[in-house]
Amino acid sequence: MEKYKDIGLKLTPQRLAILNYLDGNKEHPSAEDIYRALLKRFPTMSFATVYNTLETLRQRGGLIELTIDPDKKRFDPNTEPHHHLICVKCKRIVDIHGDYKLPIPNGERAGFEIIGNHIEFYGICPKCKKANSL
Amino acid sequence: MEKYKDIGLKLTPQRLAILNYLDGNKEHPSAEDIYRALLKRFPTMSFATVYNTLETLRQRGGLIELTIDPDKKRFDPNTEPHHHLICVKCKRIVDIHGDYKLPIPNGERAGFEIIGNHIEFYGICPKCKKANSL
DNA sequence: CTAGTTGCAAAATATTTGCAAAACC
DNA sequence: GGTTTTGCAAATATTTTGCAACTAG
Repeated sequence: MEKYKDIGLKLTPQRLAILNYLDGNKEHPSAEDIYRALLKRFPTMSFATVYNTLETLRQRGGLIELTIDPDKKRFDPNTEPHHHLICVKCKRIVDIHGDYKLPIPNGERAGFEIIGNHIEFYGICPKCKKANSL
Repeated sequence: MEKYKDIGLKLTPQRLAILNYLDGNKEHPSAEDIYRALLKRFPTMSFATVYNTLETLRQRGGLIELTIDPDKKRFDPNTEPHHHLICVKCKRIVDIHGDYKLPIPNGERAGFEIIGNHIEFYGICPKCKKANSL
């Protein structure tokens, strides 16, 4: 929670709830996951507020927007550089912290200035593997 | 074109146009890009047909669906294993063919069966870099 | 007090689907 | 001819936006 404090945003109850929900969360939730989780405590919570807060956080480096899931954006409060492994069946995402050296061959850089990278690993999680073999 | 032939699908004029548009295409077009490009020659072409054909192709390994662009799916007819570099400004995507070894630390595999990986490089393309400095 | 935020509803964007008509093989 | 595909429109899903009311600081 501390890491979110005072990056310059008004700490409304809704935002605190979102921040609290995200803090330490390793599930890589979607906007709807967050919305639904908070609806219990904030029956008037709106999607606008969720998206609004997520976008504000993203802009200030408070979270990372993941584009791994073809269906929807997912959000990761872990802003340390890391990678992801996604189950192609159930879309569960887990963090991968391995350190990889990824130099781009000079001929392929196409004049781009490189600012980062992200590895997506694809796989099948234990639960889906088991479900498959039943 | 040859590579698309006879993977078991009916070759309607619309499909041939889509296959022809995709063949050798390095732009990583979205469904709408494809739709719009073909509308000239096929004024009755519908999105349903585009999505339909793309999905059929994907199922048969005729193309790869890219989830790099947060706004929409993009499609890559190059089914050889490769990676991508995306301009965070204009979303242009270029291919990266470097060969990378990406072993997952045992402790992080979470029991997943690994079936593949994909590296996203982020950067700023020459055009956007120039536009930025004006 | 006031700039920034919320909530609602509507809009925008992306993708999927039902189904009758059409067309490939 | 039979199965698959097309095209249209409607439905679904996700995300964004306008704006009046509200509220944290």
